Amino acid sequence: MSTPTDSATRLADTGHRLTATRRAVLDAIARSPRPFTIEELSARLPHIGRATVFRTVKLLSELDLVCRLPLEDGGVRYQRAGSGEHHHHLICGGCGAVAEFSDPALDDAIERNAAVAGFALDGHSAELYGRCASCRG
Amino acid sequence: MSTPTDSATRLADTGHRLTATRRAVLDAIARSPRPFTIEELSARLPHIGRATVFRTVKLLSELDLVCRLPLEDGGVRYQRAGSGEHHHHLICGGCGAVAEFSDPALDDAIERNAAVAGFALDGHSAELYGRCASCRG
DNA sequence: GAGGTGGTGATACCGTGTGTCAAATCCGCG
DNA sequence: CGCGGATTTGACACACGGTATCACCACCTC
Repeated sequence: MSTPTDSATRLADTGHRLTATRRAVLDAIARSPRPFTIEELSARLPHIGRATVFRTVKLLSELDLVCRLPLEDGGVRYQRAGSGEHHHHLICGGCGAVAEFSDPALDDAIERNAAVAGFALDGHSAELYGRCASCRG
Repeated sequence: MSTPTDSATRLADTGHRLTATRRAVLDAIARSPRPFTIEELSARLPHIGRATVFRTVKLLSELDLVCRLPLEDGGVRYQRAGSGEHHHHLICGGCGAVAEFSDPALDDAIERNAAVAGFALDGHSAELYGRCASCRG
């Protein structure tokens, strides 16, 4: 799980400044037990502008420190990245919990289909929607 | 490939009315050689309200007559469904072309991962982004 | 401490889409 | 044909997620 310290290092290593504002955003994210919206995050950081929160989260997601989660209903939430590795998400429509997984078979299938169609793949998205174990029943 | 006639039948069969307005939207969609945005479609139907175009396209996508295509840059386009079957999309970032494919191996991988995580799956999205054969080079 | 780079805040704005509500249309029935 | 209830439509306002602009500020280097 990435910590604020890891994130700080990562920012510095990629030529970005670790400002007080960014530290505050990182802390707020670290303290989020569940996936959050920008509005929620912004509400917890009243002295920081909304645009800055958007910019910071965007930056963090480009650095793979934060994952963007497109929800089934069209909404969007964000979550601290559990690992720097490539992965996909299982999103529970009941409680909003998110499980990460990675599966070479899935990635293979994606690459194979791109190749068959003659596409040079440069990215993909794959989100799974359902109900987690504790929300079923 | 679904035709306006198929669509008409499909609408009627699902208890919806085939009004002149809907016919006009269906025709406009049928005449779109490429994926279109609602704004583009709406511009070609000046006598039809924007909200109605949204509503009609939403209805058609619920009936699987039209596919919604989330783009890599966050935009959205729509396209006539090539088949009623479950499928995924390969979207070319160069020319905007869209190829459909379906692959049981991919769907199996998705189901397997949901099962492993104890999720009851009720839907998923999978979009592949890249460059088509003629846009590479 | 001067100057350049990068970061921030305020604000306006855009794109995609929904809610509301009155008016128009549609369709079956007598 | 005309009536009446259900659907659909248009206009408009609004919500949400996100970006553009731009002046100002902070930090780093010399």
